[in-house]
Amino acid sequence: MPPPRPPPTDPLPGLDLESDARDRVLGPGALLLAGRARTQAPDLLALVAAIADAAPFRHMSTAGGRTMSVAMTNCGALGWISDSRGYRYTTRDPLTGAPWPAMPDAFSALAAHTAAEAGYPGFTPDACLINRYEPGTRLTLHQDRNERDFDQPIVSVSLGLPAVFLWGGPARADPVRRVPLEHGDVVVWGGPARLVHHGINPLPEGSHPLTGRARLNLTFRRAG
DNA sequence: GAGTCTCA
DNA sequence: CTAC
Repeated sequence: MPPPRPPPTDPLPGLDLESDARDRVLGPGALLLAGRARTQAPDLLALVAAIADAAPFRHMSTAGGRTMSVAMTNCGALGWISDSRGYRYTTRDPLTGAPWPAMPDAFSALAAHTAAEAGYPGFTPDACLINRYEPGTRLTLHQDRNERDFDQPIVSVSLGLPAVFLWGGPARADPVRRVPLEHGDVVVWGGPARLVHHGINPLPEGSHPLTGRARLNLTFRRAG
């Protein structure tokens, strides 16, 4: 039996340690940075609430006339939307006609910092898609390919209820790994992993002290 | 499978 | 062919 190790202490209150036992390489160009957004989570969630006041969560429809189970909104100069005409980025919220709410400094700073930690310095996102999952909500395997420059990475922040992240490959039929994601986890992928297929399994029932019966995901991209 | 878009 |  190995001797028990004392629990780690946080020498920098207000900052998340830049290493965690659950850190993991998902593949070339793709990293799970476990817990990196945990201490900022309450602030991030308050900002999400303010954004949703101006640009409400809504269930977008797909080109095939279906309704997505994920509720979405955006902040930043560009917002990702889906409607009967397909997927694209817009400068305005089609629901209100107003520009998407500005991206809070805390959002862009977190995205830039975690991207740099993952090996993508100088990331300046202009789009933040905010996805709200409730029990039963899922996102089928897909690629993020509506952006102009695939040299820029993607940063994904998980808040609230845990979920199983599906991590596939460049081809739709490639084998899929199941990666548990928890509150505060950040996944960064780019370079050779930029067009990897990914998704989220149906969210199990549950409750989280900060979000209730919900998981919120922030996806940062350079779209334009 | 239906409905939509691809491809400037 | 598919962020249904």
